[in-house]
Amino acid sequence: MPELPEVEVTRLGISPHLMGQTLSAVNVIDGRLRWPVPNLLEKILPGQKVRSIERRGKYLLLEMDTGYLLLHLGMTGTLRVLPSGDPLKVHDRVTFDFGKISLRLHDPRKFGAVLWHPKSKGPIEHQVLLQKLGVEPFSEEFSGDLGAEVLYRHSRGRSISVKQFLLAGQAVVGVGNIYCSESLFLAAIHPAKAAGKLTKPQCARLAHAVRFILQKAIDTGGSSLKDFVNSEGDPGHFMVQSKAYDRKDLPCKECKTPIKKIVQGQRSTYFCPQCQKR
DNA sequence: AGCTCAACCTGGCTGC
DNA sequence: TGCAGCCAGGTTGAGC
Repeated sequence: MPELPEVEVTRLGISPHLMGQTLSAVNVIDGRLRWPVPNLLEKILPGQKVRSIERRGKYLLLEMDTGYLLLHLGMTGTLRVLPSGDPLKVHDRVTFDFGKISLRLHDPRKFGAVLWHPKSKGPIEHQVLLQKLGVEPFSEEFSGDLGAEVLYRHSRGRSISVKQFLLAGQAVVGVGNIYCSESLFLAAIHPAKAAGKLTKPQCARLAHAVRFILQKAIDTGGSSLKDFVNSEGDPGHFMVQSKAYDRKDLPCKECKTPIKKIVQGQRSTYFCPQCQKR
């Protein structure tokens, strides 16, 4: 999926089209996503305006008049703004019509989600799925030395690998499998090192690397992700050249040592055994 | 509480 | 060419 940068690029892409617009119709084509898409959306949403479009971790939050739409893209989801008459494609799951334009969730693997949080249930921060999330990588709380402190504090006593620790998003959100390998490479930390044994300097390098890698991916408007298309339907520009991810047996760009691939928590990790020490 | 792992689902690629 | 097997961006929930 889309990791945080792809979700943010999607947010930036759809916002100018949708802000302040009134929903005219919702069509749940196939609501069997991660969780069933609530049927009531088709009834209660028409007539409601888009008040704001925010992001929390990899969730997009569309504030409507009476509640929030939570959208998650899962592994293969994309959101696009199209003319409302545009023919549906295979794997289009939900459409949100705003008069002449339509927001479409396309998601082949159906790991995405469309949920509803009514304002009567309190602020969106109370939504269970958002409560477990770590801090935002670009927030004040994670800026400068604070980022290092967040990583250090959360990792104390943890025996899992730093790769899995970072991916879990309990400390800082948004780092998916690809950018996790990239961040650890940049920070020169071995992915199998126990999180609890990270030193303060390592936490500082990692916090910086996470911010740097995610920001660079956002700036280049997309990503290195294979199937990613932004809200206009354009693929990412592949401007972010990966230094580790998917480079098994290829020479490290720093030291020429062959990149290694290992499996951690059922996910592939790529790293340079020479540059990344425990 | 923390850790591991199966599960959700579809398509694309590899290798026989 | 056909087909079986494996792999893929995420995240929850069960079981220990």
